[in-house]
Amino acid sequence: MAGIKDVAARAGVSMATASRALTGHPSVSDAARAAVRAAADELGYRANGVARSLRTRRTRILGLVVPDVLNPFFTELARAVEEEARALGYSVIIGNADDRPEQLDHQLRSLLERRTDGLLVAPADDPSAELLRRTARSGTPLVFVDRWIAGAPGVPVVRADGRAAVRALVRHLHRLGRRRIAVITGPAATATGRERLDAFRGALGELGLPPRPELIGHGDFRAESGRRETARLLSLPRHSRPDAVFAADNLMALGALDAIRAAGLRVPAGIALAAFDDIPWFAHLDPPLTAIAQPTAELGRAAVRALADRIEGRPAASVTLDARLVARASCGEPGGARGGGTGRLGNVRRCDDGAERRERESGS
Amino acid sequence: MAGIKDVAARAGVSMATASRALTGHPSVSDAARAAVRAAADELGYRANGVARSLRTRRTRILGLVVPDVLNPFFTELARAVEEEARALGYSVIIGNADDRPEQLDHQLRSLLERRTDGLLVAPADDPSAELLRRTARSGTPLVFVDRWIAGAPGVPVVRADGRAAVRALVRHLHRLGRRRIAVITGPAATATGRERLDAFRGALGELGLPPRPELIGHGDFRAESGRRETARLLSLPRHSRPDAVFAADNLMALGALDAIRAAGLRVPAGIALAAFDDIPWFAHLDPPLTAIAQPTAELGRAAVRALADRIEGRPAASVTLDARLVARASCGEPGGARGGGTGRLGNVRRCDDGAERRERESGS
DNA sequence: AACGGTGCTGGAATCGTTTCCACCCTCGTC
DNA sequence: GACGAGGGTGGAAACGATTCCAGCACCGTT
Repeated sequence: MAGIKDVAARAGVSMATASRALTGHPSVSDAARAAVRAAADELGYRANGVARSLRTRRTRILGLVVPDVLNPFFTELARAVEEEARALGYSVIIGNADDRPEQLDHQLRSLLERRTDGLLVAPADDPSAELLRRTARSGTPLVFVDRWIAGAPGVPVVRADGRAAVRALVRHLHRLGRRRIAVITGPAATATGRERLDAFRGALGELGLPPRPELIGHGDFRAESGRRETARLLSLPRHSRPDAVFAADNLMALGALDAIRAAGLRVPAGIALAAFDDIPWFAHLDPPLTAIAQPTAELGRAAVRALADRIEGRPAASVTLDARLVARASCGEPGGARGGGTGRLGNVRRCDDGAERRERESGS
Repeated sequence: MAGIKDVAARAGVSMATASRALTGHPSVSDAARAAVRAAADELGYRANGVARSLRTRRTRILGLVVPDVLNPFFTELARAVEEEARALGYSVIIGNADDRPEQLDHQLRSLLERRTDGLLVAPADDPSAELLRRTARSGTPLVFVDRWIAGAPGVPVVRADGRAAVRALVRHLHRLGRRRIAVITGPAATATGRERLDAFRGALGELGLPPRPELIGHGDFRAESGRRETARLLSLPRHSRPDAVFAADNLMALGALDAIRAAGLRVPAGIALAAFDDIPWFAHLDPPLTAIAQPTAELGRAAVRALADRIEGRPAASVTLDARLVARASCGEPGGARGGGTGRLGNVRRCDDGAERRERESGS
């Protein structure tokens, strides 16, 4: 394959001039520039990015490590990240940590070895995330997205704050007459899991509803755990059975829906169901599912921008966006008996309660 | 950051020996190997993959170019590709062509410049895909997945043959009493789009149903086109209105569902709906959607294996898998009035008609 | 005429590995 | 005791770009 040496020879100039001509360096005569361009065209020259990266110490590749690519939330996040990165001239390598700490380390090592210019990570808060902390300290440009870990000061965090929306959801359920509200949480090891449970408990308290430990199911952000915990909830003695279930993410909500159907119950008549994380399909489910929507794509874009800031030497800031409640039919009332799925692909979003969108930035 | 020179110095050996010790070359004494390992550990040495790639001329990165990452089919394909690639020691950079030829070229150029070891491409059959053809001829390891283009001989194609399944679907509709079956096709520029339409027409013929040009809608594999074409079909005069719609991909099916609901019709009572491409959510829709399932993940894995074969100098073969019909409630009957969504996450697959799965290989 | 800028150019160093090649041992064999 | 084989080693040449630095030509100014 033709190298810059060949181009230079053909154009009758030195490698130095050829390189300058091709990279747009100002001090090249118009004649030389034209000759080099022509020679490059004729030879079908394509710069070797590997050699360039070695010399410039920049790969223009970003690494993105997500805990579970199967989860639509992270799929959408990844898509937005890829899009914004491309707009900024970067490619993205996606690593799947598969919810296993050692797999996270593996991905991290692989990306570091490839000398990606920066890393976007959604880590589980595992105490053993030593490699991640070391990486943060070592000065590698790093930004946390959605989740973060303790002990990594100075690393910007881009995330959605779901607390207001969870409170809005609980009030929504309460207003519709639900009193025995169960929750299926995510792993306590994730910042998002803890936040959602805390907000849920707080909201119950505000409404004067007593906390009921038996109505808390411990899930792991996967469909099967949602199914299992919901089945358990439904098998409780009649008087302590829940009249609403709040699943702390979309996959667990789907599992819950399966369990509810398997038990022969109807939603929302027999039991209400709501989820954290909205996805387009929710509007088309039977019934359309009430959910808390994160500004997923915006999170991805903001995270990439923050990372690019870091990489290019600008100060990077943490970003917190707000999630908001999207009330559909699965808790009763909104959208009526049928419907809630009119219009285009899940864009029907009737917003309930306050929790208007705002964006705050805090210096990192 | 510590380089291999530092490691060598600390271990008291030459760079050559240090390199051999770390890459597992056989002719290194045990003593030297141990010393190098220890030194590398102490310094926290991490090999510079860029320099290694420059020297070895291998990046261990694969490029994957898909026409639309928003499409769940390609999302799932990408996931499978990433998984299999990682198992084989490769990373993957995903490029989104966004259904635009110039964007495909852009992605191609970017990946070629990065010197990925090989390329997995799902191209639209654009006559202007000159760059792609040149790439194929230039000897860059290349494998087509799902779609392919003419004029690129010797490039293995990994895909699913949907013809038998389409025939099974049409028979299925026919048996349930549907006679005016409409289709919303993909772009004629895609091999898959043409194949599905051809199979559909053929199946109508076999059953003695007359071809009706007005019942063919021309879509582009996106939700909006499905909505638009369905709306048009539903606005036909009463006597020529379809009693079934077959959407040639999942997004168009969703658009069709929206249009049907907007028209106040019910599925399957008012009209039947079926889709090419099954996705987990279809089982949870209202009603559960009948669809043709491609072995998506297996396609991704097979494509990666074929590409790895090419890269590593082994002969690579084309692979054709079969799609199969998954009958649910949206055309009537199967699953009854309610349900079709029991069990775990879309695993309910009642298979209809023949079209059993088989795998054939044809030398490339 | 000497001088200092400015614009353009080319030689060669550099990035951090891997690997070719030459060399030195040591050992067993004839 | 000469010899070949073979394991282990280190020096230095790649890989293909970018970029430092020095030099050259040409200009206008003193």
